[in-house]
Amino acid sequence: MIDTATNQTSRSNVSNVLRQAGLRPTRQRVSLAELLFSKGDRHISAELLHEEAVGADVPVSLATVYNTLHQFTEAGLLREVAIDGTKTYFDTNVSDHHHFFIEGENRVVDIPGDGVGIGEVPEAPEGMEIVRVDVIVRVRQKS
Amino acid sequence: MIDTATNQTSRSNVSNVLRQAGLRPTRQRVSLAELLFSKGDRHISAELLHEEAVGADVPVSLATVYNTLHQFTEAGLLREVAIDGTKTYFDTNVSDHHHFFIEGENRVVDIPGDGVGIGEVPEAPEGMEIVRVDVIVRVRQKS
DNA sequence: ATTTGTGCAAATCGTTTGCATCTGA
DNA sequence: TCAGATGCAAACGATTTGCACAAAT
Repeated sequence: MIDTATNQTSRSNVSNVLRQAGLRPTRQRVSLAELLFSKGDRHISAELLHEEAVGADVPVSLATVYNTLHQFTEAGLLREVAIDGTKTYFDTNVSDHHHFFIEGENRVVDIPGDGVGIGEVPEAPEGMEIVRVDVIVRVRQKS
Repeated sequence: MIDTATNQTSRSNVSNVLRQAGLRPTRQRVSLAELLFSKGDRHISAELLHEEAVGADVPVSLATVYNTLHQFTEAGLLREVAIDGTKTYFDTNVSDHHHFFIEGENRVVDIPGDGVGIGEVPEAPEGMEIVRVDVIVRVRQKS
């Protein structure tokens, strides 16, 4: 895995994506992108991604993780999920979908399939346009 | 307005509500409750309420504002609206409804009437039950 | 060579907490 | 009286920022 040659293909794919997003494919960005996008859909906090990176022999500073997450978000590679309170989650699934938030565990999960549709999207107020509709279904362990 | 006699009625109404909620009607709580509930539906942050109180000759500490907002929330007098990570908003409208979030202005507005219905509420995952469904329609100034 | 990114530590912001002091019943 | 409430300042956790150094084109 650490062998550069065997990683050639995967790394250069990532590199191209970054380049197309106008971001220099630096070591850190490439590694973080691989962590983010090689495991299916994820909802991850900066802190957690940082730990993962460090654990994977990719020592990155937390500041860089934050920078990178925001840059990826601007580039449309990630979506910020504002759920609640303290932590910010980044969603690797950029398509139109909604979320369960598991209270107590503080976990975010995609709502599968087309589980929800908003019946009628309301009119935006005077002179406003809708940017996005977020639906968060808060769930808890059944008692 | 500062005359105690003329405020008798309004203040004692608030007092009773607080008492019924199991909260001592202290000076600060009564005053904050009046600020909160005498102007129709509001979406207010702790900081803003604090400024308002101080401006209205009700010097309260910020810590007490936080305490009070949380106590009111537990008592069902307020609802916490999680929009955006950083700030927490408290909604004086406790009934079932959803919100516009005005980006750029960072303002929260109730969605009027029955503007939205969630088409189909999705099944909660295995062993989970739905606590609440939040719909946030993010809007911005039309360009 | 120039531009852009990175790491560190300090700074910031909203919120919470510990504790001594006050207050309402 | 005395449990419960308040105020202050210090503590906190997540995120951001400033700046010297390093890496990418």
